[in-house]
Amino acid sequence: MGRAPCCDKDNVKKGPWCPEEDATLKEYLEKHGTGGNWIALPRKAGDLSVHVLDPSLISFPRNMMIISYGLKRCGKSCRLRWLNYLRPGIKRGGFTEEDDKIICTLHGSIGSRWSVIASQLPGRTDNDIKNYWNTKLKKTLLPGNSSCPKSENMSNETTNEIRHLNLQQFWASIPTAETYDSGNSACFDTNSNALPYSSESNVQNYDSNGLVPDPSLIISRSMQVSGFHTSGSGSENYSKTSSQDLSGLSTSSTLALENSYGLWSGINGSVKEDGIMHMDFGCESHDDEFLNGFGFQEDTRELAPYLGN
DNA sequence: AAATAGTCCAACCGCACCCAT
DNA sequence: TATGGGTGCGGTTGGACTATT
Repeated sequence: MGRAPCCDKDNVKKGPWCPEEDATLKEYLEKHGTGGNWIALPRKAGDLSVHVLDPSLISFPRNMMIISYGLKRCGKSCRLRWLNYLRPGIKRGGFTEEDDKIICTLHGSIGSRWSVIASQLPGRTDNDIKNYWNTKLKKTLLPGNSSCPKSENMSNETTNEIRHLNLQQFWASIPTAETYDSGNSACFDTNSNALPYSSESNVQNYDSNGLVPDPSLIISRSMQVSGFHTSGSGSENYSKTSSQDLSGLSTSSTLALENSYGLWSGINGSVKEDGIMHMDFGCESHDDEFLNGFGFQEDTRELAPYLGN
């Protein structure tokens, strides 16, 4: 038996949104927010059954009174409409060359994780980027077309910009010590920005003479590994990559990688004799050490068999 | 001018994850 | 621990628009 549908599909409207619906949804969300429940939102918005809408929101003559009878829309549809179209600060079209570079680089690193890519381009939605990729950028990557910039061609300015953005997000994304599965390496106080536990003997900068002849290949594979979410309490249901069985990884391993992979591009690293992956995040040295201490010091030991050498 | 092909993009669908119970 | 509802995400679709024949 399948799960119950999220709404009564026979009694919801589908297809393009009209200006009245947009205005109703926008007004409700600006006043009340989602209330943490998109499913119930259309009914609640419908409670404002008769009201005057802001004429500036719609393409009707000014001062015209619009009477709304609520939203006969699925909650998911409302969410999508808000996030992709009505939300303040949305940028539409006009992708710049730098945008292209960022999208191409991130797509090359992490694949079609559009929401992650969108998080690097303020004001852009995942849907917008996905469409842009499918209709424009992808074609530039077809055999014979190499106009999409590769990461090595990205200007230092752009690369630094991405790293700067990511470092800010990294701090913002760190869970509290109470909720994070600490192990030895990630038990710290995010309020004080104190560095996590790190054993100096285990934290080393990336060495180009390491065991791995092509560090970029290894990172590429680790990106694949990190592209999977943990589920629940940590020991069950890990997804597989096309060729790698991840069932042996602990929650903290994939959490650490999950945190890092969406946040960094162009990082290098290698698996040393101790089985630990040491990463060069392109930061000042103490930041590298911090990040290694946070996510990669202990946990990646488990990853070594999957990363190969 | 009409027909056809190609492009774009808003919106839908289904699935996996998260979290409360 | 199991279950079910809500949410977020990526893939896909369908219709509007534009270009070409």
